[in-house]
Amino acid sequence: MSIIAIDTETTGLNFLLGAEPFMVTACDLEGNLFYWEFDIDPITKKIKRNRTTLKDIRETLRQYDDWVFHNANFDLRAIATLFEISVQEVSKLHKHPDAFWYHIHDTLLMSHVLDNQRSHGLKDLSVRYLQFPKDDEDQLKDATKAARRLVRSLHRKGEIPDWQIHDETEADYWLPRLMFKAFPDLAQPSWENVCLSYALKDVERTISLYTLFKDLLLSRDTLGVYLREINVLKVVLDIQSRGMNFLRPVAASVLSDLDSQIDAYSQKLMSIVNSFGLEEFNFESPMQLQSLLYQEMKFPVVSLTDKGKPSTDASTLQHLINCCPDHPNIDFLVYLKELKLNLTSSKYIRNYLHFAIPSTKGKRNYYTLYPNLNQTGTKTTRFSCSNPNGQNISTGKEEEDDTGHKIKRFNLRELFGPPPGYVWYAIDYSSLQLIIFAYEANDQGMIDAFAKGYDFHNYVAKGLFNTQEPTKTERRIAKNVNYALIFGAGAERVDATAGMDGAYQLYQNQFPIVAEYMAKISYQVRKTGQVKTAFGYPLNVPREQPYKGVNYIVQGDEGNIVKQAMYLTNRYLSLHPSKSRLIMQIHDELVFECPKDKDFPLSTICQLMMGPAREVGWTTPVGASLVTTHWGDKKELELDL
DNA sequence: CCATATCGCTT
DNA sequence: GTACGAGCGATATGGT
Repeated sequence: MSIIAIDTETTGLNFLLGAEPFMVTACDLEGNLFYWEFDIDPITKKIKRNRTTLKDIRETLRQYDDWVFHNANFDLRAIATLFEISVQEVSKLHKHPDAFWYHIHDTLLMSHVLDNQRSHGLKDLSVRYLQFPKDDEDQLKDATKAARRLVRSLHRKGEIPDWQIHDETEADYWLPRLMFKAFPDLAQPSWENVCLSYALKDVERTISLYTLFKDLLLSRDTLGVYLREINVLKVVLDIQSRGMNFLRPVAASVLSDLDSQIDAYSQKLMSIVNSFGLEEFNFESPMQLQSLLYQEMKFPVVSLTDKGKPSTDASTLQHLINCCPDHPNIDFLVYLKELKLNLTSSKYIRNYLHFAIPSTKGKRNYYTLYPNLNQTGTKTTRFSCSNPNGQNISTGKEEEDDTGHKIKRFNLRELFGPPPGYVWYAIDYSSLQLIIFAYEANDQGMIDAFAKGYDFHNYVAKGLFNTQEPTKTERRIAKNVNYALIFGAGAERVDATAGMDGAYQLYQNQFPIVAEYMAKISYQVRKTGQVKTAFGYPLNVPREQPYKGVNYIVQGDEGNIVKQAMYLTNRYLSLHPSKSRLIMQIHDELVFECPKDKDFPLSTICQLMMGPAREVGWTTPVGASLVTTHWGDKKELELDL
């Protein structure tokens, strides 16, 4: 079985915004090294492809049974970009196209299974596991910065046109070599091959780590855990290539409204500031606000930042509005809060516009966002999401309008929705983390409450307050306690969030099985520094923070369950005649896109989503809703499972 | 040019 | 006995 590690160097991090690979390096198990490079036009930053080199890459890589990457999510997309094919079509370049996913390995995913806590960077790992120095990275970064300075100085002298210098140093790794070729007298000699030797070291690192990690996974009995993550990697690439439809015209209109609001509030605020004798003021500066609010205006300090300075955040402003209704500068607080809300939304929208990719279907223009799902982005097996972050799109704040109707402001999910001719099915797990908590603690009362479909917070409220009919306040307290506990809060914090002294102690008395479980996990973390999910995923937890153990287990189980659900549903939809596709994951929610005129296999998908937890004997119910206009407007569906 | 602080959004 | 978890991204600020 022949194995080769492959790495690409690129002109940026986002292939959809123009980044391309300009170098491919490879290293096999025998230590044979390969490299291919492409010239770059410094003006357009486009690579100059040539058939011979592409053919040589293809033929070389096809010799090998197994391909190893460090972050295959990135490099597979780089290869797709290089060959101008879809990421799914990269399998056709492989020796075993139909068994492609049995032959792809990723030391990044391996690293997370071996140690969720520490960095997964290739250089860090090589220092840690192989004692392989990382000075080549510093050399390349220094050379790149120096080359950029040379470019700037030549441009100032008018000797070269305006080459756009990228924001990230990593995106200009090609520059030293180009400058060496173009200006041999001005360039440093090391620039000729500094990138190449760096890139070759990276594939040496990758193949060595692969060999070591495979043995470590085997000896720790976690090879199966890692292979499940490889299954998920395929889903991630599918989701990323599909993207989410972005209602760009709506976004542009909302943004323009926000900008006028920002102008209006800025003017109102500035006139107040001027009355304090200040000509200049930046409302986005916490330091300036601290000084103005607490020294000039003499508002009382009601909360402090981590570093012990007076807070200026929204909750503090609201607190001050509530507690100082007669203060002469109360208007300032009200306007400031509105300004901050508008500013926040406008920044989010500008970011979405930055990443919006136009495409044309028929006559209509579409805009799509293609967020990255980072499979090793968290320490608990959850995904993180970036460029843009599709997992923190605002769901809006509920407020009452003039007529007393409840409305949602700043709901940015309204900027997303199915393209014409399609609908979305958003299916989420109900109270997933709490259900996991109940099963992990093995509290039969809680488990039964869920099984019977009771309101969980009501159930806990009944126990806490020893009543059959908890009031709304009692339910709210129970809910706060429930969530605080899975977040690892201590007595003081639980009492504070519950708004009730002694809530923590009361819970411990009324739910002794849960209390015992939490103590057991704490002990385990102090002793071993590790917990394990119900699906065998090992998670290191800092020994000095043993209270985090329960949360790691709960979030870890959640990650395992939802990832497996993604694998099962994505596979089902690709194997069965269906135009429906999984397009997004938001921790406990999967979003599917389906043509309007096709039936969505709702019941089957829900069953598949409940399957992974069923494997360990847990029942994790789901709820579904339908999106026909935009994501801020969901209609709950009846499920008949 | 880089690190820290603060803030605000999600589950 | 102690202790709210996990993220991304924008902006300001001060030191290198």
